[in-house]
Amino acid sequence: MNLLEELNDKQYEAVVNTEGPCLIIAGAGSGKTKVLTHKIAYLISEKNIKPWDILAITFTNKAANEMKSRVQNLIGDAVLDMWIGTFHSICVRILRKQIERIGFSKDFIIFDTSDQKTLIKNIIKNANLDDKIYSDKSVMYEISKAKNEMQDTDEYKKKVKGDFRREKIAELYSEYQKKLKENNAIDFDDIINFTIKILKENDDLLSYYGNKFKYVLVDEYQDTNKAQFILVSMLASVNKNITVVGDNDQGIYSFRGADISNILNFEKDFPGSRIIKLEQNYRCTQSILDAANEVIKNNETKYEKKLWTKNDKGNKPQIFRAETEYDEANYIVSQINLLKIQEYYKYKDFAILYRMNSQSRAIEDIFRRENIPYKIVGGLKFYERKEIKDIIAYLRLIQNSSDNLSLNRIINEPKRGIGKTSLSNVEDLSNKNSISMYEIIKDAAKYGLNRIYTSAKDFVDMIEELKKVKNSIKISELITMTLEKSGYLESLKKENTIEAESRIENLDEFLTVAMEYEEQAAEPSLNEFLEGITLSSDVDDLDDDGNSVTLMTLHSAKGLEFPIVFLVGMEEGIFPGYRTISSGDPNEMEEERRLCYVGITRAKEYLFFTCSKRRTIFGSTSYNEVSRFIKEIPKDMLDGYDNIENQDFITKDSYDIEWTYKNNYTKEKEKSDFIHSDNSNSTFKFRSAESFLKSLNVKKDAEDIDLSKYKAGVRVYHKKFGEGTINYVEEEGDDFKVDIEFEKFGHKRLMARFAGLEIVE
DNA sequence: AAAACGCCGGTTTTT
DNA sequence: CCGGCGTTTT
Repeated sequence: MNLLEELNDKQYEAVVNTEGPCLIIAGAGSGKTKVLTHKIAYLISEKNIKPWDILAITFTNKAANEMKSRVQNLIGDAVLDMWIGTFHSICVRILRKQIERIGFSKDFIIFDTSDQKTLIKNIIKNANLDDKIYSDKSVMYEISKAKNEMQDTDEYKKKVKGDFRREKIAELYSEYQKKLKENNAIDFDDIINFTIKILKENDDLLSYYGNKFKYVLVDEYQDTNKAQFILVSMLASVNKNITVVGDNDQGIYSFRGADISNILNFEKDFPGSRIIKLEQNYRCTQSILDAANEVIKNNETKYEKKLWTKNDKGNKPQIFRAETEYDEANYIVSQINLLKIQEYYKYKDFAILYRMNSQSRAIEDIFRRENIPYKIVGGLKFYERKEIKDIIAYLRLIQNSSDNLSLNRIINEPKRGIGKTSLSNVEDLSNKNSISMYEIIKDAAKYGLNRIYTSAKDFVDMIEELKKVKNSIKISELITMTLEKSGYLESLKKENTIEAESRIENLDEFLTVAMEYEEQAAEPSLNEFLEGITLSSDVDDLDDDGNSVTLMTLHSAKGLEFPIVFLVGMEEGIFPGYRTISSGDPNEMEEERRLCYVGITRAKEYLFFTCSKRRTIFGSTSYNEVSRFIKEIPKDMLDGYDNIENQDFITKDSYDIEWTYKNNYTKEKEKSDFIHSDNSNSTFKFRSAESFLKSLNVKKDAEDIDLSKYKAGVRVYHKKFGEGTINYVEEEGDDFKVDIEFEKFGHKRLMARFAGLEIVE
């Protein structure tokens, strides 16, 4: 059947060997998703395995969704009965059924990283410890590490005996778990660990799930941590049909607990396993692949592999060394424009990859000035915005009144005259009486809280009113009602600043998210909605529609591909980073090198390396050598190598540019923000919201729109600004600047290609 | 209780 | 340089 015909020999082998443990080492661009999806399809359609007996685990929602839709293309709706999801979503699914076995109630909530941080901070403060020695960051790291290594509070306590500092941290850890439980909450690590705990302590469940999952498949296996490894082993323990796919050369997440030895030890952990290497690359040109191989061969890897391709040789990767980071950005712009004109590439074909988010600044400045549309992945995220967190806190409190964290967040937001002192009283009373802070406030009179009595009563009345209606009205209605009754919206409106306006816009967007959810969900519920938000996040939906250059970190780029890639900041101290160099740890350096390998192999057709002689970062300027990773590629395999050693190389007015942007930054930014407002900024602002529902309306491909229809006097509709009338149209390059008088937002000038204007009949 | 000031720290990121 | 957070000021 054609399911197998499309596969090369190795891929075929990986697909049809369904029985027993199987490790697939899949090089970059070698078709690993294809193998996974075809294997699932093969199991169902050829081996007659029931979809609900198959478990497929990924790391991101994006990967899970992609896998789902690709399997669906192969075998249709049977995929809906499968267990496909992230580690976390699959465990939550199990926990929602079984968590009572470890004494939590089924409507537990999930604390995200920032909730976690807030809670830990409180605990450190209450314990009267020096927060220099016990910083929230280090304590959080220590606790998470313990959880990653599957040590519960008792085991951790035993382990650190004799180490004064960590003994204290053990106390904090216990207190932290206690508080979580009081809030009926679990954190991300608990999601995995509690699932394991339940399986360990309940033979009936271990045997139920173990027997249920006849086939287990795990994607990105090099990114698993110890807990995830144990979970997978348990779920596959009965049938032993486990397929894992990964690439040890792409392990770039050890800093968050990923343990590359999981993939290296697979044969030991799962005796009798079969190992298949996918080495044919379908993505990159030969020249790009050569460069990647040259870099990665400097690592000592256990699974030697050498990627090859039948693709054309292509152009040599280019290297360019600029004077400053602004010059570097100018070079990028010139190359983008050149390729656009000469080879008809579109903006969306380009990606700029950097080591640190802060590197995007200079590039953004120049892109704005040069009118290059762009979108940024990462950085500020939608759900991390204050106003979004606030409305979520309201909803959480309505859903679960024992959520003290949320109460703390919004009780005085907007200002209700319930300040620090009163709140800490409430907190003490809550601890003393072992009831939630909300209950205390509800009975303010009984506890002698006369000072805040009136405002507390108003607050409680409002929440109670919302609780009453929450199941009978739509979530979007609940949100609107909450924003009104709480006075939140009103206080924002009163502020009357641009910032407040943008907050209101974001809240509107949040409302849209809720409405989309209602339409999409089988049985919409507030709890499911909130859970979806916590478990969803960013990078998930880098849609290839729209038309802008993508800017992101190398980490975010994993799993993606672009026709043209710029790897910027190829400098000692930037990439590899200063910390890695000064640590002297060869393992860390190898991870940086893997990151470089990941970056190079994102490029399909053109690859540019850029670096700068001089760079201002965190306010001070440093002079950097060219990255060692560049030097690992033989000179004759790169174009422009001469430039990087020519110290006299001077580009046009680099000082001028630097000066201009340092001094006029704000002005420039404001000016260009509105020209790009519909393009760069809004995409970036709302990306996460889109990712959560991933069903948002597809934008028109801006490059194919008919610009001639915009004329003076024509009525148009803009997504954000509403309806307006065109005053005049001005030609600018290959685009038109349209001057519009909007009814609600006044006078704006927008670039026609990017504005997404619709003609109003 | 809320605004203003001043210091520190600062890869990478999913869920 | 820039944001977060704790402290001081009004």
